[in-house]
Amino acid sequence: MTVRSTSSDEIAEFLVHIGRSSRGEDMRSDLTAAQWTCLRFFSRANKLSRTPSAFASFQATTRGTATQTIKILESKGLLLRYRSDLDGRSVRLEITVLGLEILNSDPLADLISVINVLRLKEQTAFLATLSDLSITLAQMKGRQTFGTCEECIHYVSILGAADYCACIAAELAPVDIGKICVNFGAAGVVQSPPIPLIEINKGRAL
Amino acid sequence: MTVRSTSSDEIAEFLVHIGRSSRGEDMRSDLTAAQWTCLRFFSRANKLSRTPSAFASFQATTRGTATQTIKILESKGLLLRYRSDLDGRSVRLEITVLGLEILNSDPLADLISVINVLRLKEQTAFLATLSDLSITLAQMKGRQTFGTCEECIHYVSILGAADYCACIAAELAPVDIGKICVNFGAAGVVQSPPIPLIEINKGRAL
DNA sequence: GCACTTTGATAGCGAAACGAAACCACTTAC
DNA sequence: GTAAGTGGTTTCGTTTCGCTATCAAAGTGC
Repeated sequence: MTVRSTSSDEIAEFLVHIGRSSRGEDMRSDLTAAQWTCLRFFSRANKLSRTPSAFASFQATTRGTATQTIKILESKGLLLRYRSDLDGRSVRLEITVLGLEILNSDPLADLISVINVLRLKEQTAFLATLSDLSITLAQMKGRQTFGTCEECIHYVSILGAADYCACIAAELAPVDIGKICVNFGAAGVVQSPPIPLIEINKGRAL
Repeated sequence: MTVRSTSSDEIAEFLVHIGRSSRGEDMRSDLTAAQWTCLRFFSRANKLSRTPSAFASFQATTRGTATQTIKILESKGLLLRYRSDLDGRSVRLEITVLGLEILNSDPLADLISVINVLRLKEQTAFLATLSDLSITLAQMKGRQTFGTCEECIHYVSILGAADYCACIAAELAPVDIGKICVNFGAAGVVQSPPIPLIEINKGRAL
């Protein structure tokens, strides 16, 4: 049934192999793989996306699980919790100075350093392909796509003025431009309505 | 401490994200992520490498864990066990017809089909970079590298004669040329002595 | 005011994966 | 022949992970 051109096969396997072998759990580091991913997420998500729900969607898991992971990072002093002013239900997580320090011993560092020896041209092409794959894959699985404002269809760059996001209908803080966003929309992809995240907790829907 | 050029950062995260999101456990498939990896391994390893130890080394886990995974696949009729003629201790696992059928519903198929839409040139470049990363990474972590004969330093292609592997000092069956091998040696990498696998079970050494 | 949805928290459960240790059977080195 | 090493298996206990289910609080639509 599935067409298995040898090359795609090999590529796919390399992807999972590399992913698996560097996703964490390197002993001696006091964080688990899921916790590292969580910490990384909150260090790279924009203000709008630093919530438990967004992380759950990013990880393609339930909010319950996400809460667990976040709670542990909070107890270790790596994340701080703030209530939202706009929405009484919502909370916002911010990475602490200690959290940023810990990120320096991210087990992903090995992989990163290996990537760093690649030539710049190779890196660029590699990143482009990865981003492409990621978007198509998420779309195929009906999952929320994540990406940075630069490549987002809601992003409007105005010469001489502040950048603007058509999705939340607000100006963007310069800090947030390079960060990942839950409301990311890839070009050429049919969009779901603006704000809603994927609802994974099916239990309650019954 | 770690130099985090933004691009390498992003690349690394994409790698683990894609790996994680397509490595299996898609419900309804009756195999777990580890079991899929195992099945894939035995479908792509050459005769020399279809052993529990080789798989353990490939997965960077212990032989005990590897045995468990293999046992389940055997009980499902996806793998068959043969004793080695050369070494009474050793066993060889062969994927069954049913196993090959099951591989058609590999959850990795989604990823593979997405890769297939890439242009050939892009695919080639992507594969090259991945292979490069994988080798360097394994080397850095002091792990066994895996690869196919084509790129192995032990491989001697003789015009008009059978291909030859200098490592096991034997001719190679044509079927095995494209398969992955425990004794893979990457060019320009300092080699450990020929046959031995990484010994992970430290317990007994004490 | 009412029903419904959404965000988040919590407790409990089960499966998966691992590490450690003990074990057998066989091979190799001395 | 004995001793040491290797390939493989098994058992036990632990950790991690993610899910279900249920709950409370807050927002939304009528």
